[in-house]
Formats: sequence, C-alpha cells, structure tokens
Amino acid sequence: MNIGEAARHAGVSAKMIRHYEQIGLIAPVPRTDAGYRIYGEREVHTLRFIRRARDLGFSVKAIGQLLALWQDRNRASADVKAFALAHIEALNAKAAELQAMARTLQHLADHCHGDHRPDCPILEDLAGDG
Amino acid sequence: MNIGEAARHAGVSAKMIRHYEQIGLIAPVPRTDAGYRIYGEREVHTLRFIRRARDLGFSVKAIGQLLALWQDRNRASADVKAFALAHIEALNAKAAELQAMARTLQHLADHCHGDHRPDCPILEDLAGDG
DNA sequence: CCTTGACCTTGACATCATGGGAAGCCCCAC
DNA sequence: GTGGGGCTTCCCATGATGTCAAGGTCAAGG
Repeated sequence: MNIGEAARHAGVSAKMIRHYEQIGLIAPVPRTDAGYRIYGEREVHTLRFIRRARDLGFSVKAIGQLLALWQDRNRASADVKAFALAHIEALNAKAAELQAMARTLQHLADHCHGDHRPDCPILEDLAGDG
Repeated sequence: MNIGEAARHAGVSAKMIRHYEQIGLIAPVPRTDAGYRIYGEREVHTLRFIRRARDLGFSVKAIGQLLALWQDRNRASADVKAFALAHIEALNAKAAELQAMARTLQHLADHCHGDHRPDCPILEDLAGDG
C-alpha cells in the first residue's frame, strides 16, 4: 500500500506520515525500487493509534512515550494511567486558563455600552486607565 | 529610556519589543547616534496595552486591530464590544474542546486498574481495539 | 509507443509567539 | 583605559501542520 492509501486508511495526511518518520516517531518503512514507501496493516494500525492520541491532545513527544508503552508487553497499567492523569491535569489547567481569560473579557464587555459612542471600558482596561 | 528599561516597565521582553517593531505592530522609535532605540512614556503605555491584550489571549494580529481601535477616537464602542465577544467565543470554544478531551481520557482512565497488570483500556482504545 | 493524470519523492518556506546565542559596538564607573 | 553590562543585527529553534515547486513513476487509453 502506498503512502496515500495508508494516509486515507489512518486518517492522517501523507505529509504528516513522512514527518513522523523523519522525526523518528515511527520507523522507516520498506520502499519499492522507485523509492515509494510501502505500508502494511501493522503500520496503518500504528498510524491510527497516533491519530487517536493526537485527537486527545497528546503532543508528538508524548505520543512517542505512549507508543513505547503500547509496544511494551510488560508495562504496568499503573504507568499508563499515571501518564493519562498527568495529561488530563494539563488539559484541565489549559482549559481553566482560557476560561479565566474569557471571564475577564466578558466582565469588561458587560460594562461596555456597545453603541455608537466611543467610550469603552474594554480598551480602557487594556490601556491601564482603569 | 533604553529598550531594556522600557521592557521592564511594560512587562514585555526587549526581544519581543524589537519583534513587534519588525512586524509593524508598533512604529519604529527614534534612535540615539549609536543606534540605540529611545522610548518615552507613550511607547511604554502602548507596550503595556499589548501585554495586557496578550494576557487575554489575543493574537498579535488581533492586537493590531485593537490598537487601531484604541487610537481611533471615532470608533463606536459597539465595534470594540463585537470584537471582544468574538474573542470570548473563540476562547470558550477552545476551552470546551480541551475539556472534551479531558473528559474522554478521564473516562478511559476510570476503567484502568492502574496496578501492576499490563491490561489497560486507555491503550486499547487508542489502538482501536475497543 | 506516447500522452495524460494521478501519485510519489525531496526540499524549502510559512505559520505563531517566543527564546537563545553569537559577534560586535557602546556607555559608564572605577 | 579597562571591565562589565547593555545595545545592535542576524540566524536558529520550537510544534504541528500546510503549501508550493520540480521532478520521477505508474497505469490506462489512444
């Protein structure tokens, strides 16, 4: 199977597959005489794993560790769980940060007339005039 | 005032001040004979505005628009408000996305024993085995 | 046999905001 | 006049992805 087909099956762009190979996240695959990469079910499976991990917000570096855990038959589920919980923490922290920004801005917007007049507490706050 | 002092007063790194100048977010300032940038209160005020806007999650491009609104005495507060509300929407959407990831992962983690055994629904889900 | 179109290859560049570092000039205090 | 710290510019790196370009390849149809 060529890279394009593998990409379609895994839900990852061909570009990213090459990229993942280049940064060492996945191992290089065999090539045809013409230099075309050849993929099998096993590789597509790995790519799908990567795709799902990405959808859960894991960084490529973290995905590398997840792949290592996945391929290690002797890992303890506790290790995986700890890894996941740490990521959940990070996700929630980031979400909270964004919500705090939204709350602050909402508060400012609530006090803005929003009409044709120029006075605006939003800009006044940004300018430090408040 | 030199760039370092301006940076300290505004809470922005000197590196970023030069960058903001280079990308046109702020106007070039006068220089000494030796080529040192010279800043006054007015410039520091603008830099502080930029810093606050960044803290609220605005992109540099958006900050450019905010600066334009700030310096336009004829703007309607409605324009500023609409801009802010759109940003609030984006922030909330992003936060919701992160929380959805966290929720999914938490659900998987809840079903992981987290002991010495290798079986782990988290990896199984990522692998598509579920 | 040749063309056409779809696909593959590599490589370079862009995004966005920020930091790091190097080479070299400048200023002030001692 | 020297030492240390600040300034200048320029280049490189991050992280994940996309775009574009130039050129090779393959399969199908005339």
